Amino acid sequence: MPTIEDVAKLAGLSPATISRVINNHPYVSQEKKDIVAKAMKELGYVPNSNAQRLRRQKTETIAVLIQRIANPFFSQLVESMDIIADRNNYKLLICQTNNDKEKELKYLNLLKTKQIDAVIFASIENEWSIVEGFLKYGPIIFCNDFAETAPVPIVCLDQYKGSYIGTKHLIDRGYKRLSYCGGSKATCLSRDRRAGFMAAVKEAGLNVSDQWLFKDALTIDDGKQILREIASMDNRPDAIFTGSDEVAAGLITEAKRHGITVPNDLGVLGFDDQPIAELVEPGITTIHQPVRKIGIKAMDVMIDILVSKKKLEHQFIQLPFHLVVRESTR
Amino acid sequence: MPTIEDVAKLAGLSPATISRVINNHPYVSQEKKDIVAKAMKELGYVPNSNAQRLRRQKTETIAVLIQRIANPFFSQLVESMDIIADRNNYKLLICQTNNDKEKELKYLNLLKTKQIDAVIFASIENEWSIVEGFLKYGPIIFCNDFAETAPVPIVCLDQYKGSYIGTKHLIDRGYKRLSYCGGSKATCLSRDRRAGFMAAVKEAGLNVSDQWLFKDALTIDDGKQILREIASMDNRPDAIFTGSDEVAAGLITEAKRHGITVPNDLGVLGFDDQPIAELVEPGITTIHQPVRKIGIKAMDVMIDILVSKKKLEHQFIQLPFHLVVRESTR
DNA sequence: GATGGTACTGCAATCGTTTTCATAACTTAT
DNA sequence: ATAAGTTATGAAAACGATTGCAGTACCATC
Repeated sequence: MPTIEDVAKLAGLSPATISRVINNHPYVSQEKKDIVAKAMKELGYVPNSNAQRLRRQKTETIAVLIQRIANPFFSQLVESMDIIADRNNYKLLICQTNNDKEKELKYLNLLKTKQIDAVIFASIENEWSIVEGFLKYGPIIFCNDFAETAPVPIVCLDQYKGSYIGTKHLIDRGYKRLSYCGGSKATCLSRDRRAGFMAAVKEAGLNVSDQWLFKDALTIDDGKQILREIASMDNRPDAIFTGSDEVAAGLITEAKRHGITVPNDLGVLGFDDQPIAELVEPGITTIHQPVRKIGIKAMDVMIDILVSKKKLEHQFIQLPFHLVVRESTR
Repeated sequence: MPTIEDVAKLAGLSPATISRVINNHPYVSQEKKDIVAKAMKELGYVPNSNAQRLRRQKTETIAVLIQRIANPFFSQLVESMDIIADRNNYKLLICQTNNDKEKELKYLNLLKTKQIDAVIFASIENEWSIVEGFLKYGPIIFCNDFAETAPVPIVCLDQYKGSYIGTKHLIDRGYKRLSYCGGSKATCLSRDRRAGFMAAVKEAGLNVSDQWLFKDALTIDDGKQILREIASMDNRPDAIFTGSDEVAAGLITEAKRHGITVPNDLGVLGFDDQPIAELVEPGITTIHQPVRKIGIKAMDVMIDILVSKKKLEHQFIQLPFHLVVRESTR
């Protein structure tokens, strides 16, 4: 591979001038620019990025931390982020933590070792107190899930309101014995979502049996499993709030096998409004999250921080939800 | 950030020795190893990856070229690849070409600029004759879609056989007027798939109207659109072979609106066996692709090439298909 | 006691850029 | 005619690691 030195020799100039041409520095005569361009072309020269990175102390790469890329919520989020990143000549490094704290730390270390310029958390495993220390190596922001006390921008949805609206819908439709499926851990996201549910329930003066509260519900199979548990109860709920359309789809599919009809015997509320929501039968009533918008917004914020070297500051950027009514609620 | 120089000073040794400790070179006394370890810890030293990359001419990063990450086939593929890559301390750079030749070339250029060590094509846009030139900058392999003449390993499925089996199934169930939805371009994958379909059709002595051949069918919406076209035909097909479960799901959903019953009025065959296939109603009869296995195998092959510095050679590694019968075919 | 091998360490060159500083030519203002 | 810009270029010092070569010390062998 030819180096800048080779180009310099062929062009009869110094490496410094070549570099100036590459980085279109002012103060290079048109004449030399042409000579250099010709020499570069002749040799098929391309600058070595690692040398540039070492010298410039920048990688033009942003890491996005997610649980798993095969989760459609994350894959859509990442897709939209990538579009914005690419447009600004940044590369995206997708980091799957798989709910593993150690892996998350391993990825955060890329910031220390200068392999990435910044980190976007779309899901978080470790406590903020642990992550905090990495702030001095580069900007960190949150998107979707977050750590509340972090002094950084947080692009998210008003989860409390979202689940409040959804729960309210169930109540308005006359369901009285509400069940709840929550996400994996004690994250801010699941906490807010649960609080919204509880607020609506309390407001309506309903009782929720502890038996009806499920945790760690994430996948289609989790949904099926939960339905089986419900089917075996003496005292069944008449509606269920789920944390994702996948869980809702699993519930609905399994309900058919157990002769439980949706929405009459059991109302089902999804979350996200994934494509799947309108394909299953009955279609899933769900809370629409503007996934792509979140991704775009978060990346916009990050790019802005990187190019204008803004200081990070605590800031909530909330995007709106809305309810999509289909047939899984009566 | 402390450098190797700082560690050397604190430890009272030369940078060379520190480097040897980092790379656990033989011939470093245990005594010095301990001193160095202590000094590194005290300073919170981590080697700068860009300096290492420049010096070693390696990045420990592999690019995977796909169309879009939000396509569940690709997101599953990437997820399994990432697991293997991570296990071998390689990072994965996910490159979405979005069916854009220029973008693909832009990503290939990362090989030239030394930002990646190798490329795995999971979908390909440009002609092999164009891609070929990049081989001298690093290993390239194919997985899923491929260029037949490329002198490199190709991890794929016997698409011809897969679609032959599927089409045969439709014929065995008594469908006689078969329709076909193909992928986007003139890739080897779509060519083989179509050939398999045609072979089965010809073997059964059936006729296929040109009207029944659809192209560029990839998404749920494409499926819906195709159904609408079919609904408006005087001479409707009685079964349809699709290139993906998404298209099949779109067809099925839209069929309900048009009063066309699946599987009786129209048999529908999917491809991939995505989770969605068992959620829609009726469940989709489909060709199961071992997506994760393909990802794992392809990454195994690539890692092997990188660590044992094997020469690339033309090689087909084919994984098996099987048919999953559900309710969308009678 | 000369020779050769092994274990350990450091010097300095190298990877391929960018950028500061110095220099010089040419304008323009005084 | 001199001072003070402006434009254009190159030499050389970074950036932060790795590694070939050389040197020293120690031990074993003939």
